[in-house]
Amino acid sequence: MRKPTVHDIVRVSGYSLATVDRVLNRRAGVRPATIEAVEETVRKIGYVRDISAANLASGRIYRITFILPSADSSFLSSLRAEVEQRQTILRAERVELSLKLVPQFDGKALAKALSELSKKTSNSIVIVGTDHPDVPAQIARLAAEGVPTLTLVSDLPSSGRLHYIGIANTAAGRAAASLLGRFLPKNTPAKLAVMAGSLKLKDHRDRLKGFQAVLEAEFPNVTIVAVLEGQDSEDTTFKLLSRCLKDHPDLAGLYSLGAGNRGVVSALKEAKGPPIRIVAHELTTVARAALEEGLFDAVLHQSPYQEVGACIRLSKSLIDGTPFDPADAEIRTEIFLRDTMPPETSLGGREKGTG
Amino acid sequence: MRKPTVHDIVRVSGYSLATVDRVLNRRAGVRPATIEAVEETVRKIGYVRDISAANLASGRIYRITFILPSADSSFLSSLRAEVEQRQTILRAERVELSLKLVPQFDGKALAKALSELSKKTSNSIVIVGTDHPDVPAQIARLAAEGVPTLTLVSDLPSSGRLHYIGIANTAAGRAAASLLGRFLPKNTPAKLAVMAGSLKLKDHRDRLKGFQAVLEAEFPNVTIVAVLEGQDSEDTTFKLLSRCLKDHPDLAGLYSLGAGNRGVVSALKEAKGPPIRIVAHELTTVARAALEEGLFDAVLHQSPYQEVGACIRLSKSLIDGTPFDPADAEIRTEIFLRDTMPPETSLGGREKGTG
DNA sequence: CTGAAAGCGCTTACAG
DNA sequence: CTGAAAGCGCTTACAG
Repeated sequence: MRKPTVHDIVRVSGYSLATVDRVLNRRAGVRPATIEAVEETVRKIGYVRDISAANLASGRIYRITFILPSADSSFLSSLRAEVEQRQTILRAERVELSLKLVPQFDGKALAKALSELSKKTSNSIVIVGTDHPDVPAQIARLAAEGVPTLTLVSDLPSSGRLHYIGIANTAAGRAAASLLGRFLPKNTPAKLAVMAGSLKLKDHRDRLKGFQAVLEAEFPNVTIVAVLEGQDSEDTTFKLLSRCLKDHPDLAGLYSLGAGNRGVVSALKEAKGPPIRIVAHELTTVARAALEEGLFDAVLHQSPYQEVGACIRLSKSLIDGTPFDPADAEIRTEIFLRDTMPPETSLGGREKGTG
Repeated sequence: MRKPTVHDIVRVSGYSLATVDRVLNRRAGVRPATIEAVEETVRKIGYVRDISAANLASGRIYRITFILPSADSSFLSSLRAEVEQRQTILRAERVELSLKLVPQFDGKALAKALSELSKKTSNSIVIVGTDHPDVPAQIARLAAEGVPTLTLVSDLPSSGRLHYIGIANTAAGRAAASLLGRFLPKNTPAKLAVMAGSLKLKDHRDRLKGFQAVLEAEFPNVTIVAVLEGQDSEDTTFKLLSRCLKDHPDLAGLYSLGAGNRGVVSALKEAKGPPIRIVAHELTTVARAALEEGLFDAVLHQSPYQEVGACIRLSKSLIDGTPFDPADAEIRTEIFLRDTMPPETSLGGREKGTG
């Protein structure tokens, strides 16, 4: 019961290797009757192509291009480091990762970076979704060339991207509300603030949406008094939150759903107010310290390691035309409490950057 | 800048393909001086072996044997289904998964199943750790043959297994305590019970240990009044918990750390007592319903999909002698609250079984 | 101890 | 529209 090979197709169908190969790879210039005959044989003997042999023969290289924001946040640094780390190991497996950087929140720059790519440079492209009218046009152009684009971390659902790889952000926002709601005293009015990075990002919008939905449905005692956009900048976040803490001295809690942890921590420490309940995102060095000190109550985390791994596996499947389990693209939102932090090394992301 | 191949080694070193291959694969019968010369060349030209070409030439098949408990719990059914699902897809990649079943909690049966394996049948073995004096002996025998054994879900740290794939169970127990502790009224005495499957299992012991540690350190108001072992059986769990609810009518919470959710739910419903706070494990159909009804407060989950995927990737790396990122084996504990359940399909495990 | 040749399962020019 | 031959980067008998 040896696995059937192309030679078996040749033997059974009577056609030559070259013709069989043409049919198998749907290349032009074969009579319909021949195609039918070969395909029938394939079905009959249950042939399935050995992809690594095919790759070896054709000298295929998987060129995967990542376009990531250059911003200096801890999370984005981890993401970039993850890509860089894998470059050398993957070369041995015929996978060539290239990494391009663009300014954060800059859809135009993203579109420009995409415009420089083609099937010559990339067999698959991974971007962090940032809205701009030119982006879908570029994605469509690349798709027409046969190059799929994937969104990572922040989705662009109607852009023509083939897949989104990242956490379920609405569910993450719901989790944040569920935790904050239960951490606050029951049936007592309480004020909450939200610190986002930018509501131009779909992941931030989705988190906010989920957060609001659960609060409204289950915690009518809680009101959101401010939704701030700190631009994922330490400075802006610090200023906005400091202002907010002054305006609402009775603030009971905060959901920090962007990458502004550093600014959040300094604003809180400087304000020296009574402790408030805080749920934040991404277990960066700063967030970890805040959790340990009891400043943060919970941190929702996504693993750059798993995200980049999923991007590569998905890209390879897409390039090979091989089936892919979509569950692999659904990155899990991890919830960390003070008592449940993993050792620094097992974070699944190599920490760098500044906050 | 083409990637160097064996032919380049031949050209530069002056030796033949056969000799180069012998050195590369550390086969016997080569003069030390020759070995040295070839290895020097390898270093000089930066050669790195193309594993898929090697596999093609040698006709290698990755034989991975899973020995899993046959018990009918939802979680174990998912795990088995996960292995079965992948069998056909992986054949095309020269990976042959075989699945053997043994009775749960039966270390002797596990040792016996192991005793039937050898390097002829398996290149890598995955077991759910169950203690028995014969198990380490079998693992050692297989290791001597060059066959690594991995533990999945429940570890056997000093058995000689090469790696553990699963969640950090102590941390999961800590998370459970942290959640339950915060869900209960602050500074008010409260009684808690724990329902385990069997404390013979390391994963259950570890969860209990982490749970106790956090309660002691942070929630001195809480006492554990009972640690029960329901054998992951609906019936036993039902009886033990019903009894416990009668004995402690003021029970405030429960940590169900094994696979006895079905029995837990029926005991609670039958007791008709006041609601208690519950944290359980594994987002099975029963747990999901209990979460939706508000019967359970939180569920800690591990994904069979990710676990089996990690087993296969680790096994392949081990067989190839290729580097492996240990982070891939650290399966994340997911925390689900009522408001954060994913759709049934994206659980990363195909649900079956009875509880 | 070493080497020449054939082959793994596929694809690629090149001829016809 | 179809086929014979060579080759991808390795390994495997078989000879010497």
